[in-house]
Amino acid sequence: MSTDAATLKRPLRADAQRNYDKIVQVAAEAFAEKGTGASLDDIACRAGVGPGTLYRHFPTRDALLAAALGDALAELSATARRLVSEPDAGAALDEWIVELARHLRTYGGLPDSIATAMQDPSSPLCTSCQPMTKGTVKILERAKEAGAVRADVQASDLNALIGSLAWAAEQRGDSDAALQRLIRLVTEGLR
Amino acid sequence: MSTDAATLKRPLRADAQRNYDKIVQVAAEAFAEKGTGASLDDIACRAGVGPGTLYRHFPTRDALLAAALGDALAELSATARRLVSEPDAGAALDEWIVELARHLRTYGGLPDSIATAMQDPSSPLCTSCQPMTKGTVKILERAKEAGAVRADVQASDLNALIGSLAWAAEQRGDSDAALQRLIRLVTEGLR
DNA sequence: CAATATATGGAGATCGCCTCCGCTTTGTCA
DNA sequence: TGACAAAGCGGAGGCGATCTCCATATATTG
Repeated sequence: MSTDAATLKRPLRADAQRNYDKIVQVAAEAFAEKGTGASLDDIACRAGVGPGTLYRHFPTRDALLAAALGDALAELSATARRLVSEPDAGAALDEWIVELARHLRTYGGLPDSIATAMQDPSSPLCTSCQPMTKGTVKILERAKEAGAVRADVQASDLNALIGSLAWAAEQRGDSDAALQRLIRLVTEGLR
Repeated sequence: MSTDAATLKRPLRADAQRNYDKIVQVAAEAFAEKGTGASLDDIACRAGVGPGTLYRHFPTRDALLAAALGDALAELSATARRLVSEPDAGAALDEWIVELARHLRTYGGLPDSIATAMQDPSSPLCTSCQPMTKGTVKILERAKEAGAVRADVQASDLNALIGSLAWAAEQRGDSDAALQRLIRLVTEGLR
């Protein structure tokens, strides 16, 4: 995670960078503990800054969320890269679905936050999720070519489906195992 | 809708009954317009009563939601009753799934509200939804007997699945047609 | 060691939830 | 009909969250 704010534009002032990093770190903890709805004022407080500082660095909750997810998203991108080279395209898709659903449980409320952000291309969270959605497109495409999946399945539908399963699992307080059962139900169909 | 408050316990005083009915009516409008998260104080105001009055009649948002849904739920129960007598058990299940998903879109945020309520048996909304969940159990059972559905599909999973599809459709601002495409994807399976 | 651009923080406006309690209305019974 | 008790009312106000504004403080640069 950390210090990617310096990458674009003029670098932040040293103290500003310190605050930025601290906020992201604290936010990650808070989201993990309280879900994506955690109080932003509280995060600011715990990071030792005023609300104004937090809101200047992260004008919206989604911006902060995207920053806090940095690590997890990078990890997911790596998985996607690995899976597009996996010999068995069908198995790759299965693994991708499970992995994606699991990552959507990083924070409580994450499926909701992401689904909402997806509707708004200007949301930084939407931008951060590009690798994810792109990953689905590629992996699904390969699975279709291999005949492991019906040709009329759309990537956007699949993404929505995975998100909704993660959402359902969270609502029910499901274990990972229960989530996987739900996934299997969908991939294999009801009949 | 209306006047079912008088059915149990000593009847409400005339003015109280009037307020009760007015609140439910206004609430239904507000939920339809703003989703299940509509401001309760605002509903009270629009109904011409103070917040205290609203909260005495409906101690929780879910209680009000359950009352506002009265009509829709009755309608759904009727559908369930019809479908358990439908000759083609498989077709009955398909119709039930579509109907249930459609009803979950009555108000924005309804899948969320109901999924949460389901976790809490003491919630009036949970109680109101009994006919719905029971309906799924019966209709699914028949479909299994007819061999139209795999025997290892659980009613609780199916209900969760339907809710999650309705949720996804709402998030994406889907049309009814798009929702049905998503449903077909699940019932038929990905391969 | 200025001078200047940059960044800070926290007070406070706004909004939604929900409670408490003094006052009003209704139903009842003589 | 009149008056008393029970039932019901409403709205002021506490709480906690979001987000803004700007006087003040701090880093950087020459």
